[in-house]
Amino acid sequence: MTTTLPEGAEAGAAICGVVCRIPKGWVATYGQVAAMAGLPRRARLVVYVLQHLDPASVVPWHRVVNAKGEVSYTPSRNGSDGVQRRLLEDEGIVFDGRGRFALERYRWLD
DNA sequence: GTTATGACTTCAC
DNA sequence: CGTGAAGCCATAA
Repeated sequence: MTTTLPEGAEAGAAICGVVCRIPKGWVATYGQVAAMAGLPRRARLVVYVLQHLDPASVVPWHRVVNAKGEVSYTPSRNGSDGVQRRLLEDEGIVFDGRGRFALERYRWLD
């Protein structure tokens, strides 16, 4: 059938699976998740999936950060402001004075 | 069909 | 180590 559905249907499942595998207290970058999901160069697809995640999805999306070792979460979505950082801190991640953390220290190694 | 945008990545300076 | 530019791919208009 002609899938009028978004291309991310299959990718979304893979991405979800990978993100769900991130251990507590660890983080992964978008590119890393994408690569583990079998989607190299598709970091933006990961972004899209996480942004459009089902409210019923129990995915630790907050453990996914950018390559700079900094939490993202667009300021455009004010209302959820600072939630991600709070969740990561709650998992034992310590941020430095600029809202960043030691990525090399918390990066999830599969 | 094209154009613009985005929770990104990576290299070059 | 900060900034800029190019690359990448899917959605929205």
